[in-house]
Amino acid sequence: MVELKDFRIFSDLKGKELDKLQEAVRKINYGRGEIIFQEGAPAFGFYLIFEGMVKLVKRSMRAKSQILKIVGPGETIGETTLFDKGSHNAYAKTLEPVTVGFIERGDFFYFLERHPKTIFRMYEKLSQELKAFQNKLAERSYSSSKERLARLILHLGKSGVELSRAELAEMAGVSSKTAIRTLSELESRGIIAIESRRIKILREEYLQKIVEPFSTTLNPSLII
Amino acid sequence: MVELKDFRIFSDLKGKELDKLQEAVRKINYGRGEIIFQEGAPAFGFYLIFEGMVKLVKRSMRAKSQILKIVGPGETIGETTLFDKGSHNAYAKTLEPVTVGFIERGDFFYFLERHPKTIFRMYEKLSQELKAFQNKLAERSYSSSKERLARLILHLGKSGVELSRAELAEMAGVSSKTAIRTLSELESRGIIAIESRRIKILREEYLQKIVEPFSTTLNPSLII
DNA sequence: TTAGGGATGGTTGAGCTGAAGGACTTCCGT
DNA sequence: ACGGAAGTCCTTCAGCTCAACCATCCCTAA
Repeated sequence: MVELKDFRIFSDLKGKELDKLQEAVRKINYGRGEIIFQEGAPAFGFYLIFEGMVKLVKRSMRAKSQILKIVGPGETIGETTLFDKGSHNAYAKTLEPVTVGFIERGDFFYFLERHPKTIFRMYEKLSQELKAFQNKLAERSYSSSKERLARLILHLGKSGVELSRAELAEMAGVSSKTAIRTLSELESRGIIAIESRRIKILREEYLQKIVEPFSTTLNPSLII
Repeated sequence: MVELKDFRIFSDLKGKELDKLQEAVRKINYGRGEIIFQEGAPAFGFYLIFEGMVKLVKRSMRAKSQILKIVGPGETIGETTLFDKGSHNAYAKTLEPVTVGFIERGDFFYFLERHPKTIFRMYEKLSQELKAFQNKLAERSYSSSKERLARLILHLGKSGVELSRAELAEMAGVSSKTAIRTLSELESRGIIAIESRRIKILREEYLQKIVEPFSTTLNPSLII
């Protein structure tokens, strides 16, 4: 179980400041598969994840959903609602038993007024997140389902999260059938090994090769 | 030409504070079609747009590009590089003659230390932007090219920006042929009127109808 | 304890189709 | 009158949908 000091956004707070912050944190436990907040629900603060993995998902009218991201200990959810007093843009569902810390908006403002440097770290985090989504959006235009899945496997490979085929599909933005087919193909070619939900990367070079042609590394000759 | 006080992120600064900030701003003029910063180029600060429209674009190795957004007076570009000292994630190109104000990172930090409340407004802005991109990403998974184009037309209709077919395509994430075909179809059905690059919406209801089925309004019956 | 029966998740094949791409022509501004 | 943008037509194919089937896991009742 991580502590407040392990959150990157609080990395430059000292012991006493962390203690002050601690007072504003209310810990809540969830079982596996529980909803932390619903899409469209009014937001009153944000959440620190102390333990367990959580998925952030946007639902569509049709059956399809898009998993925006999967976050774990040391990360936050709902932090985009801090200032606009609006509602949650996606729903958050636990992938396993989870412990979060909830901080009410007002309490956090009170803290921020005294320790404004914290918001700088949060701005930095948000910037990175924004860039990540800009990249994902562009990736959707450029690359095929196979490439997106390969990139996803490379990305998840390190984190060790275990997801269902449907969840992988909802992350990569493909149908579950396509995800299944692609995974089977990669397995039969000896590039990955699958044991139920655990995907092991056997030949990273091959995955890289699938991904490479569209990597963000810019080909100088293409710069106008 | 807008002034500093017209920028939403500076909306709660007073006259004297704005004057102080003004000192850090260096104005630069660009002609139509010029690059303000290149994708991958190191970033030294950020830009305020005082006049003219600018497109932010990510390029892929293939011919395809993705227009991330189109911004105009009162908005900023490059503000995601403020804290991470990295490089630009996309390139910025003017759509018409443009006047920007460049603020060097160091100068802005100096200002922020004295006026920390500004960063709150900027965080708010960034949050909204992040949500917008999350929504766009989800939209890519859900909706057909026709729906995305319809939504884009509705969105641009109000702003009055004039774009080429290729640019419309690069915003919606479709091929230029598809964009052309869809526009022609909408025009022949009397839903929009096109005179060269100016798109006029004749029957908004019809566009809404194309878009509706996937609107972000949540169908309560779908909430688990 | 074991056998049935859901429910959930995974797999596979076949066919369809939306949208991309290529090749050309036409239009229009400079 | 030239070059780039816009438009048209036709072909092709990636990936979705439909449909059927299998594998697990968990619950309940005999």
